[in-house]
Amino acid sequence: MSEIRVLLVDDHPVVRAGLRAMLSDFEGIAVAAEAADGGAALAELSRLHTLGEPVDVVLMDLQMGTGMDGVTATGRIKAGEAGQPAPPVLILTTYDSDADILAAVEAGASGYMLKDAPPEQIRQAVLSAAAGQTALAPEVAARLMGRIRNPDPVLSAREIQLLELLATGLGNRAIAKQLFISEATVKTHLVHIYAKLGVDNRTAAISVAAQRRIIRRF
Amino acid sequence: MSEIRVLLVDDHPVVRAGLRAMLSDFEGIAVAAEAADGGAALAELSRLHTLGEPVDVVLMDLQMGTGMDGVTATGRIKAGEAGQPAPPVLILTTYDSDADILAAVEAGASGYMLKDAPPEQIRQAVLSAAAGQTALAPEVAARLMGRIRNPDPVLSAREIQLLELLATGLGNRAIAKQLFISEATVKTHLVHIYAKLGVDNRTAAISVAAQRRIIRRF
DNA sequence: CCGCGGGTCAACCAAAAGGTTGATACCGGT
DNA sequence: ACCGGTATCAACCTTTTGGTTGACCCGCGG
Repeated sequence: MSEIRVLLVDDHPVVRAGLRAMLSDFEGIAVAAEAADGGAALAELSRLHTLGEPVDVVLMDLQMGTGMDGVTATGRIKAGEAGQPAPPVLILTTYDSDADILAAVEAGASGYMLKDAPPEQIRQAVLSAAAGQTALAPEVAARLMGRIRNPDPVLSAREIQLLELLATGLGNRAIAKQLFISEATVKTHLVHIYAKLGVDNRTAAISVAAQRRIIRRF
Repeated sequence: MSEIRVLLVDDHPVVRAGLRAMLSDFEGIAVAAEAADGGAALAELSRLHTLGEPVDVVLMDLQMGTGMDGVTATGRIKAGEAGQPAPPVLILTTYDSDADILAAVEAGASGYMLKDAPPEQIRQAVLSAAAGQTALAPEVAARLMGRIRNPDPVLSAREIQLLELLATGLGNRAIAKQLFISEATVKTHLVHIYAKLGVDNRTAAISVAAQRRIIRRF
């Protein structure tokens, strides 16, 4: 059986070098190419596809300094933009926020690993992905389990909308005007938001919401 | 002349592998040891010191998942905890917020590089550090330059420190306790911060500070 | 030596935010 | 038809924040 051909997608040269070194130490895995962002990854995949040397697994980071981010790239790869059949995409990133995980899975990722994982875990994940199976880091799996058992407070769309205005630094009055509701209503929503996030003031709400990626921050 | 002996400190196996592979490709640089957090780094330095094989440069990440963070570790290394003379510490991290840079410099770091830097830049930085010179990434240098010649939003170190606590959602009283100052002083600082950032409340201050990278964003 | 800026603190007042209770209305599911 | 969740609003009160003034100490540079 031939080697598993991997495409590395990460904006950090250091990380690419690390993965290259790590993967080439493993039997049966070879790094076919590298890309520094989502756009380059799509181009690389197309190029290798037309050359008749398709990759078997894409190892993709999520946050890319500049250029197309990992979720978008994953979606476009799975949509077949870089040739059919679309290779499995294995996410390898630093953070394990709910929003990131869910976004990646929705985009069609077949696995989600963390960069602080031991090499052996990464190797297993690549093999699983190549075999068409899903691979989740234990931390990620645990988090998803926790979500099911203990569904954390789900903010309504309206509440998230409020939270976003909150994060821009607007006061209650300004938020009320923006949303065409009364200040009283804004305060009611805020009380609910604080309760769901387990905080008791607006700045802490922003902090928690940003960390859980309920609101996003460039 | 003998090789420059480097200690790698990073909690990600992938990054350590990358740096090891990258540095060992360079003439005159050798990886003496690795550590996954600040505490392990101190222990490693002491061990090598007593073995009579001191390291010449410490390559240190700032944010460590668990264990001692990079700033603390740098401070303790420079304090001579791991043997005299303390080796130069070169920070190699992902973010370039003012807060991180200032904290690292104050702790005694002799350089600040970003992980997305090209290999050659990292090599130069290691050589500079080993030679006792400082080494700043161009982005970081530019930022510091801007701070000097631009009188625009020049926040003092103390103000930035406050801003960071602010962003975690603490109230004035809690901030005061954290910093061992009175609530009155906190309020005074906040007034100055608002004036400098051109805002009039704490949430807007956080928003602006995050956008201008005065504080780190999550 | 004197001024200037940073850091510290106090007292005071006004405005905003936080917390509670209670009410109306709509929608979807049992 | 009833119940639970969401969204809306009001009145009331307490706590926190914001804004101002004035003060003291310290270190640095002209």
